[in-house]
Amino acid sequence: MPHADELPADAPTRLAVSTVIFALRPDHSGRPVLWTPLVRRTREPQLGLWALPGGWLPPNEELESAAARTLRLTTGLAPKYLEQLYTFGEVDRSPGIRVVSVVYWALVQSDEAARATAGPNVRWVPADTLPGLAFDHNRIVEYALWRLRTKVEYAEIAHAFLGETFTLAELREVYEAVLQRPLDPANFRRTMIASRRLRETGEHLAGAAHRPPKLYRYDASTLTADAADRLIDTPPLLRERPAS
Amino acid sequence: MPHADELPADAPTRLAVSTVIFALRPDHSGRPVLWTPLVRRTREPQLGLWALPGGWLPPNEELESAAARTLRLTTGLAPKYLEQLYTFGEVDRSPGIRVVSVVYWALVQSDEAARATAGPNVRWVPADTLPGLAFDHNRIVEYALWRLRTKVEYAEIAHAFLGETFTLAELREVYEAVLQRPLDPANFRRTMIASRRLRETGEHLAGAAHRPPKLYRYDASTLTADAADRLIDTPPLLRERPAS
DNA sequence: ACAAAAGTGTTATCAGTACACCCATGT
DNA sequence: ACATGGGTGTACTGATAACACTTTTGT
Repeated sequence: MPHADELPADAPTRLAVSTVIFALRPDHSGRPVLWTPLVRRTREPQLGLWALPGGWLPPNEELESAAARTLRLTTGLAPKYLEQLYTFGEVDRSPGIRVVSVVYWALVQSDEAARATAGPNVRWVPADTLPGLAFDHNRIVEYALWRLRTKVEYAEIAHAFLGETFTLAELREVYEAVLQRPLDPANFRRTMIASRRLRETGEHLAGAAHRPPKLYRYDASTLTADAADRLIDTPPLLRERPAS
Repeated sequence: MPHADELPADAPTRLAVSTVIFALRPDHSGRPVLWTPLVRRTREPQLGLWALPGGWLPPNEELESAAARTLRLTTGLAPKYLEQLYTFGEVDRSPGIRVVSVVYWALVQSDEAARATAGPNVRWVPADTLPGLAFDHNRIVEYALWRLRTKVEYAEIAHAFLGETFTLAELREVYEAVLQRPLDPANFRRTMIASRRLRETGEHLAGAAHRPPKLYRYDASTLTADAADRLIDTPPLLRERPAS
């Protein structure tokens, strides 16, 4: 890492933080699909276009904290899952000035998404059929979608869309919505149970018709160290570790 | 993405690019293990400590290009594989000033690593037993190692350590060095052939004792769409597909 | 009673693994 | 000829996919 005394006097490159947010909401047919909130740009350039929530990085704020703060301010949402996605820095991605954006991706619970403010400057759109966004944001969302779909299978991602407790059918619907294909309920059940990531609550979901399903809770503590290494893709970065 | 007219007048956060470089070199017993080149800091802070090659991001240079350039200038190496790793931005990771580092990781061929300059300010060390590095660079290398080891199995990473043509034994040695465990030669051969990523050159490696092995070349064009899917990432669990 | 979803059992298939064995060449 | 690494055959194992089947509830 270099240091300040090696710098030219001015540094016209700007550092921003943005976030791609995903939530599950029912589409017109009632089945859950991925939606993402966008905010309308209120300044030049690209005034009026829809864009990802974000902002400049304050000098004294952590990257992840800046991501969480800006998405809360603009959309009112509090993410249940937040992870760095990629850093986009092409010289010409913003007209007139060099902007490097550290982009995060976030998952929010469905019910929170339903409550969320959707004023004139916030708009939810299906993640698979986006309108034309500002800057290179279409490309960014597409990359985030790809990451979500390749990662949902081995991390504790799916349950970030759900509440504290959930049924196996609800969990399966999350997987089906993310992966965009049906899954065998019988096999899905066994795979999930075998993963040891779920704990029974003892409760059953009441109120609906038919046989009441068991309610489960997510529980990472039952993982063996070996299984955790392979199942959870949490980079060692984000785990507590002795100083090296 | 915000824009310049929303900025405070000065922006004391600095943007740097660094690279973790891996190459295979024989250890004292002759078996290949991972090595990484370090450069000595010639300025404060942390003057004299070993650090990752890197530098400030020039306003008109692409991120990846800056990574390739700085590692070439400091170590003389030209990477065969270069990919963004992560962006490190903790407020206190550099004393005195906020530095956000976009870190890349690179693989170079073994023979190039052997040729490489190793002057008084460049030093190669085994990647698994690093000395104390400047800033948070130990943590960065550990993360890069983790990424390499989890990714080598499904991407065209291994052949980046080798020349244009190579034997299956050489390719297997790369995997063994990266994964740090022996692999069954028979099964390794079949797995690689089945992947359709290798093409026979028709040549054989001469000169060595014993039966001359076939020489192969890496060939991504022979991948089926299905195999490409799996190369990218896909762990099992939900590979169910409607029978096609 | 019955429809529908929850939940269980069973089998075929396939990828990964272990390891016995044959092949081709330089010495 | 023979030692050695190159290369092939084959059987075992465990995870997954497909789907028939039983259970439990609300209506």
